[in-house]
Amino acid sequence: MPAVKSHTADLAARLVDEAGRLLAREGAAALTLRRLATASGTSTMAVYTLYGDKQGLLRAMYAAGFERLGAALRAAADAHDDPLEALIALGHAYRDTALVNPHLYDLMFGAAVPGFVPDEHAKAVADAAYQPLVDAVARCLAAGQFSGTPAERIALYLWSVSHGMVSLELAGHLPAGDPGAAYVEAMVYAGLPFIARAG
Amino acid sequence: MPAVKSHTADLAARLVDEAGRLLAREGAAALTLRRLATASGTSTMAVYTLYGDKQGLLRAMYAAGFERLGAALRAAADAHDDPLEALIALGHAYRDTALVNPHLYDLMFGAAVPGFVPDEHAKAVADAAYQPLVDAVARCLAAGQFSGTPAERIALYLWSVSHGMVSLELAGHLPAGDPGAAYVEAMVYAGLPFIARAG
DNA sequence: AAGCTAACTATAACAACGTTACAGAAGTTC
DNA sequence: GAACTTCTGTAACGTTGTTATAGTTAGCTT
Repeated sequence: MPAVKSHTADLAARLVDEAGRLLAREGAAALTLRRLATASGTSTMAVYTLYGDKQGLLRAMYAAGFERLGAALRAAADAHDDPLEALIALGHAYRDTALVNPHLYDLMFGAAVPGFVPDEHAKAVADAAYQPLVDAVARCLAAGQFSGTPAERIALYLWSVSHGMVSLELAGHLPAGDPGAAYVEAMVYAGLPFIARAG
Repeated sequence: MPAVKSHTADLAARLVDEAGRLLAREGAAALTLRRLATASGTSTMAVYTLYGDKQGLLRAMYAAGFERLGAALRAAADAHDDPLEALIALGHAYRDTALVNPHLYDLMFGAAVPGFVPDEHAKAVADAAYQPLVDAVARCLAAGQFSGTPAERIALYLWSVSHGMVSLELAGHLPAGDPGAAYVEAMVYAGLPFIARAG
């Protein structure tokens, strides 16, 4: 069999892309190296030469997921001039991104794959994705909306509420027939002003 | 080898117990049927006769985890007369329970094991565990602490904040050196009064 | 009370997984 | 043009969940 040089950076990107599609459509149990290899038109060795092992591929998927999340958040925030509206839009964008690929969301936050642990670089990417939220809160503070609490703390609170709400929705713990979007919005609205007052 | 009847209800309980210990100590990757069987002094078939398959065992662990969580919440709430203090105690108890066995928490909320999906019975147990929180909020409402928002909605909000915060802490997204307990408490304090005002 | 039937348990085999060793082909260098 | 290095696909290994098989025990029937 020929051995034409095919394990390039292009294939590396296509592997992560195809793995994400596989994960989205059939879940973590279907994400096997053999299936990924045949779907990508290569052999299982490609994962080993390009990512070391399956964990390396998962780390790349983890980082890609957070980069996509960060981009979505940034786009949502930039679409609104009013800082409070931007904050609400961030909540919606966060939920939408999670719901588009729940299994990827599980990989990013839960332990979707047994032995998986993100390395420091991956975690740094994750925390960078969360930055647009801090910026939006800072804009609110600059506009005099709230005061007395540092932006990082308010942003962390908002992240907790959004993540908690989305997680419960994905796990099926939200009351039936009650759209999660309304919850997220209500909670963001509800918690924000007081946080500022609480200090 | 003798086939003395040993797959009794007692063994069923011991299997879940041992599986929980294995999950807590070494994570989901170490929870294999062979290891569980030898650790429990039986064969892998015990799981199949008693629980159908591995999924059945996981469902039992899921239900047991939520029952334990519900008991811990109830105990925490009952330990305080003041309804607001009971609410704070609930937040701490929730976090403590999650941190004692993070992998079990992942199984309960994330997708710690690839193909796992809880059945309706298991989900009912989960929602029952959440009832002490609703009760505590209702006591606060009865005491005139808040008004204008149904207890279920406030409780759901508190659950979201607590779960979100604990999840972020477990995933390593909380600022270093900042104990999660303080966060949970601050957030519960911060969000509660306003929720009532927001309606 | 003895024998038959049905249920239950352990061993062994099977397909599939992640991973590693092996071997052969393409590209590089003198 | 030949030797060498690098890289890719195939095959094998150990382990997983699961299933088939075979042997043993308990309980009912007569």
